Amino acid sequence: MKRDSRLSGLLHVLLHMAGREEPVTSETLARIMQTNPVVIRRIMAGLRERGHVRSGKGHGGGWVLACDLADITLRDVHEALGEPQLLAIGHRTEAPSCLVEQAVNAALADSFREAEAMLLARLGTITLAMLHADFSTRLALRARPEGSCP
Amino acid sequence: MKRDSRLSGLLHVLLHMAGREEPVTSETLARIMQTNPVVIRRIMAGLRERGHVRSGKGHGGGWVLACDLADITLRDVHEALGEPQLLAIGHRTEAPSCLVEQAVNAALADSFREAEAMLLARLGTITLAMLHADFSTRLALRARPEGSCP
DNA sequence: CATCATGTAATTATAAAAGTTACATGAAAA
DNA sequence: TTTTCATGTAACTTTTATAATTACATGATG
Repeated sequence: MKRDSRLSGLLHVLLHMAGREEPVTSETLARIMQTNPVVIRRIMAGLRERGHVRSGKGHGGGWVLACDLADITLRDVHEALGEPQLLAIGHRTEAPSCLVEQAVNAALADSFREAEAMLLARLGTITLAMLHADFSTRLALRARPEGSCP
Repeated sequence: MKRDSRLSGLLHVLLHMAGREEPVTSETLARIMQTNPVVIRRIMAGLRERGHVRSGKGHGGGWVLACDLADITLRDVHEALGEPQLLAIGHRTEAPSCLVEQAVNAALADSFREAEAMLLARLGTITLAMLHADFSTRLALRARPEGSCP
């Protein structure tokens, strides 16, 4: 199965937008992400509808963050993408007439629901501000590798 | 993304084999599963290597369970399938040079690892015997719907 | 009003599972 | 021992999802 990497990509874009006052064009973001501007517009659409980002047309247009990084969780971003499937495995048939298959589906559904709920809850606790802090830490570590003096 | 339903399908097949002494052919199992015999052989291969089932060629050949249903967990079956991806979402790049993307990947990886571990642990607690019991319960309920007298 | 940037529909490329075909291997029956 | 049956696999096709691309409409700015 092909894994959906839109969440990862969208987070990447959002962090690159952080701190910038001027709008960033889809063209620029696409270069950072090594993809196509249309892909950027597509994955940003949900965030715009939810008011997390704003977009402007024409000269000086582009994308800007519309709220604080601390106010967006990874779950928000996931929802903005239309809440795509989190689990890669599923049932063969949605409403099987076979009782054996019904039992299998019921058992799997319970576990999968639990795992999804747990993952969603976890995503809800991580804000973009936390990711940004993590990024800053990495930047400091790279600039001043372990063992070196401040 | 297309969801992997091999686990569900394999469990279905195994439960249909339960209790049968004589070998069941891939042909028969494929009819039950409404699929192709080759698909059956493919998903059963891992279980055979691990000794959970045996297969025989020629006349009177086919598949038989090689152990008690209580001794196979859903996790065993998942492993027999080659431990396919459980999560449908992943990273864009495996080893990104961009520090921002590294931070994103690290944050996601933590949560995903946790969710996967939790799901695997859960699968490890469910045996085929439990699924079989669930099936039997459903059978009894269908034969004697709620409200009817024993 | 020309240019720039988004908005979106339509099309093509890509990747993984599922399904199919073809044939080799080996066991049991005739 | 030869025929038949069933597995074991490799190779190929189909299916279905995301991702990438193309094309063009919309609207803002200089």
